[in-house]
Amino acid sequence: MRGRPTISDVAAKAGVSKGLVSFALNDRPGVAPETRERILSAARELGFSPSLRARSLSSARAYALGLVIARDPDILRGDPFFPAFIAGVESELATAGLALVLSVVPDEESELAAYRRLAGDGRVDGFFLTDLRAHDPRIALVDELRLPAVTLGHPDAPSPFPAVSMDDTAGITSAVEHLASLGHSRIAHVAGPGRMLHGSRRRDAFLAAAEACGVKQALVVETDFTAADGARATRELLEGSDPPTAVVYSNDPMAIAGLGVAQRAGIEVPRQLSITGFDGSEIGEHLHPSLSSVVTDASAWGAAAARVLLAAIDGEMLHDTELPPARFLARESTAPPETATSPH
Amino acid sequence: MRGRPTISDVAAKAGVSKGLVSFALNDRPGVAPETRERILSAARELGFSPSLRARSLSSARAYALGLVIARDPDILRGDPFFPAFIAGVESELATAGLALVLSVVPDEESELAAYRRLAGDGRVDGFFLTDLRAHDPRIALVDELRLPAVTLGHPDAPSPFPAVSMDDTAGITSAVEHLASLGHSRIAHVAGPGRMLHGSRRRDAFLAAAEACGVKQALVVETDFTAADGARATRELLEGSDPPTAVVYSNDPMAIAGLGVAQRAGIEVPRQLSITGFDGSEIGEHLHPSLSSVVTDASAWGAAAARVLLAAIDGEMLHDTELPPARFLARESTAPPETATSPH
DNA sequence: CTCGTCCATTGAACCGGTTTAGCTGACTTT
DNA sequence: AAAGTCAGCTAAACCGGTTCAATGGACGAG
Repeated sequence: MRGRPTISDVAAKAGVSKGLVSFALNDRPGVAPETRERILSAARELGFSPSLRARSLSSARAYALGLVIARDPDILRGDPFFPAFIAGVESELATAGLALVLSVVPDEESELAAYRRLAGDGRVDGFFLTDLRAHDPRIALVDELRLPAVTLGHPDAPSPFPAVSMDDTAGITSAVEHLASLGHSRIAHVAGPGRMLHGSRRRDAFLAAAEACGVKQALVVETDFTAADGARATRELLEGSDPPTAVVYSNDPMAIAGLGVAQRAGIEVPRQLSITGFDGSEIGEHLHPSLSSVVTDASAWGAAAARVLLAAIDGEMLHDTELPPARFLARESTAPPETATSPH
Repeated sequence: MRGRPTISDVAAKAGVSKGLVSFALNDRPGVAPETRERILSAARELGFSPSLRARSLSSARAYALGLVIARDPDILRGDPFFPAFIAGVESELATAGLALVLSVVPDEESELAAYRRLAGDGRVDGFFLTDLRAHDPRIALVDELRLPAVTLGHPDAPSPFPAVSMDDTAGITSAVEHLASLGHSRIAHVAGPGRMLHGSRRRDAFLAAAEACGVKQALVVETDFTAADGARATRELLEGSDPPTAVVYSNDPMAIAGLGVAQRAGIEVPRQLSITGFDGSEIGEHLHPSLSSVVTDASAWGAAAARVLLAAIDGEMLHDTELPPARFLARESTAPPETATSPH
């Protein structure tokens, strides 16, 4: 018995057939309690742990879940979402004995190929679908690949997969309400790409909240989510005639870049310009002024998504899950507009 | 022939045995050119791709590499290193047909267990060892697990694994030289944890460079690499008697937090305090003042590490690899100290 | 012409599990 | 007492590849 013990070693030691060992180890009915005990202790004594590879082959499961991230490296670098999300996913996977297979691809072209490859190789039993886009082709693809999945947020079309959502519009809405209540009437939104659902959803939430609050001027500038583009958008806004007195950014890196642009232009934040971010990255807390932001719990999101996907793999189709909404956290980068408070 | 085609289908179509198909597909000698061609075209016509699971079982390989990240989620969030590193790794793995299995664990306790689990389950053929620590137990562990690995940087003890290093000390050294040449004589270093080799290596480089440049006062404060702790270290330094006129941070999030602390205390950067970061995250470019930093190419590092590890798996023991050193990039957060230039 | 060599190829064992058909014997049922 | 039921278990097929000993045939050497 060189190498690690196999199921046959356990069977021999317990004096039964290997089929029965398989039954006993997988808690299947039809094994006498006494025999089961004998098998389990034989396995324990030998330090037996089943070969995942053999199990994968015969049970046609990969015991792994897939996450494909298609983002420009530049966006990924500053983004606090994925590390936290993955940490949350892992917290559930480890106990379930599954692993996470990660694929990072540079663009959306390679993305579909990555899904095909992971599925075609039988490497994963299901996918996490993050960063949903309008008419997202991945939903049909993964469905065609006959694998379960969970979407982060609701797609814009009927989907065969359960969704785990966190209402980020609530955070945007309360950011706008906060700014409006401070007296701002010219508020801009630096949005993410319109094709990305969370980008357009936040934009819509912004516009709706602005209207509801009676905000006179509500501009939207679209960006690609990078800090550089956030800076560009901020410059455009500030250089326009009748510039906004507050800007709601759809992520923290852009808000931080926007803060830099304002300061560079000699505009004081928050006295002359209020700024809010999105994601509540740790770094925002330490800026001067510290960044008011919408905090999301990406780790909890990951854990919830993992639970739903695990259930889906076991054939239980769970209902869509709604997580506690993202909350707006006022820190120092928001204040009443200049004219309203300090007429000087 | 329901389901996807198997090697037997190909064999039947080509009129040969499945053993020979296996030979032909794996470019093994002993197959007549004409037969090989017939087999290959049969495979092509059927759209055959070998089952990774079956291959894993019979060839005792996982066709995947493992990366275990043991970091507090708070540190991970702001860190630009891993996303870029992983993107670099992926660029090499995809063509080699391997996948990346990622495990994120919250602390060093779970870390060794994660390595054991990935290896015990036969999920990976090798490991990337990042964030080396003093007397790192993972080296002995992975060696005991009989898996190849590649270390990022040289361990502090003899190691059976090839190392892929990027000289980050060069960047620290030239940051200090830059500051010294501007006239700074009281320079502090906000270091990472001393147990982490890159933390202590950067600290040593700082001290050596400070001495070489004749810097009068060279303080070092140790941190846990989080922005919060970087802020704390900065406060301590600035509140001390005879505070430094320049601070060299060992990562960007801490430098950004330090910048915030200084600005909050009414200290102008760079006029009254110069600041340098480490990692060249995109966001630093957009701050006001933009952050002078040491830029590292984490993506190239990932690609190089992947190549070395792939070679090691194939049994070729490559020499240690040295990447181009990290370079210091002066932006706006460094300037001559106040007393030296603007006596006011 | 015969023997030995070598190349191309086959068949079967093997990797280590899961699954299913079928066997056994004890226990009910009429 | 014969038939039926069922829990407990075994043997073997199976998943889809890799690998290796054995084989058959072509060919050159003697």
